[in-house]
Amino acid sequence: MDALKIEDLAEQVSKSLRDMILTGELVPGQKLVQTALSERLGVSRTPLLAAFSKLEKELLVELVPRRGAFVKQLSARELVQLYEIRLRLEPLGAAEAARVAGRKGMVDLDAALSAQAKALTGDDPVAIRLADYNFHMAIMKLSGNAILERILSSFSIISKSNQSGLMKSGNKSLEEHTAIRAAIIAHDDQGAEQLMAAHLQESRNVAVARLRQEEA
Amino acid sequence: MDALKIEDLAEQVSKSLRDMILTGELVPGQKLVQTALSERLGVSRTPLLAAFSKLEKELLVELVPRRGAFVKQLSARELVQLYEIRLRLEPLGAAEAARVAGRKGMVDLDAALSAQAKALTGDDPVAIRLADYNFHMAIMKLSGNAILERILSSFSIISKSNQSGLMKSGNKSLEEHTAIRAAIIAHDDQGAEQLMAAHLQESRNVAVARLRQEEA
DNA sequence: GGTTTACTTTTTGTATACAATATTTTGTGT
DNA sequence: ACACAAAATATTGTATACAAAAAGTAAACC
Repeated sequence: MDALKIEDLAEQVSKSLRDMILTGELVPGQKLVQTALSERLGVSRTPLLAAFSKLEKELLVELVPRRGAFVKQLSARELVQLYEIRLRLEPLGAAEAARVAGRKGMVDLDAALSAQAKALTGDDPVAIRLADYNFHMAIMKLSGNAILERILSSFSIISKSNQSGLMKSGNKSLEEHTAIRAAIIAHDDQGAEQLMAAHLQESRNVAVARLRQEEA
Repeated sequence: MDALKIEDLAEQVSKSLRDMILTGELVPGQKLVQTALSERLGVSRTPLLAAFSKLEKELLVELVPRRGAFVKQLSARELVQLYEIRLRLEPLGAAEAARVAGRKGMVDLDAALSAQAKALTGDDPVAIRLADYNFHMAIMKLSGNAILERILSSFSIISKSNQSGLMKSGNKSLEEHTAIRAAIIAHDDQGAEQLMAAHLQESRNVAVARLRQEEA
């Protein structure tokens, strides 16, 4: 069985840190002191260092030589750039998902969607963000493009961009997600692509507006 | 001065390994034995491990727990997926480059172009591939979208995809590059975007054909 | 002869130790 | 009291050491 693959500590640590960053337990700009973290996670500094290297590539951590590791703070400009990229890649994923969608994958997608609906009944912003992230990633997974999935997940692009308060109202998001799901089920690749693009475009515009404001 | 930043060993090692892989010195599938490599590069295994972690994120290395590190072999399917992604991201970069192109950036672009012309007079495939890579990356850099530049370079997407013999004839490539450059200079963002898309589309088609053939 | 099993060697994964560099604190002079 | 310098402390980067797992090898068995 391939699914039950053993994870090395570096990967586990990497996951823990990613969670801590995405849930806001570790805040942007914060220094990641090796000794403190290794003690907290119960591992030595060696796997921690490997994890830092991974997370640096994911734009979650910034590695400054001889100064240490810091939780990366995305600038308004970078946020816009991130959205430009999402705007190109996620519609591609949605279209591919619509082409190949079968019974199997839909289960995960539907699960993600109902989880989002449930999260919206509560008021935990972290849970809401996570639900949104899971829905988007479920589509990318469905697309069958492993590299696409990896770029988007690996860079934590989705979570990170939402973290900055750019996420639209939960109910509107849910509506749009529902529409995207419908297009995918109907194998309407162009529809899925366009709906996804529209879904992201608004957030991008907010990001751009914020950048303008900051520049002024 | 920020430009003269000190690089830690992990980053240097990472660079060396990347070069070795992209030049073909280390071939896909080959196992990367830690002791041998650390001795060869004159460093201990610690920075080597960090470098492996980085390169894994770049799709250049595959890390199998308890088995070691291997030079990643891209499947025909992954190659197509890579092209789908390039096809979305590089036209974006070309369009943005055309919008912001100024005198400063053009120098680098022109340098990359003449370097390519020069490389084509020789018959070193590695040099030709590198020149192609440099031209594409010069545009991404010109675009000002640092994240885009980072995704494309970091994943070594361009080199890797060309490595598989999908690169079109050198002269045709040079012609198309020249046209793209012209569009960028003219601030013709739509033109640049379309030319870049067309430039990549052909290679993608070859990749798709190869996948079909392999499947049959 | 080929296959399994036990043993040896290699290689990985992790922890720890140590030197070099930053940071903080303390002290001194103005 | 403030600014600056010097020592003390903390933290990083790297090497090395050691245990656990995998790979390789040789011997015994069918």
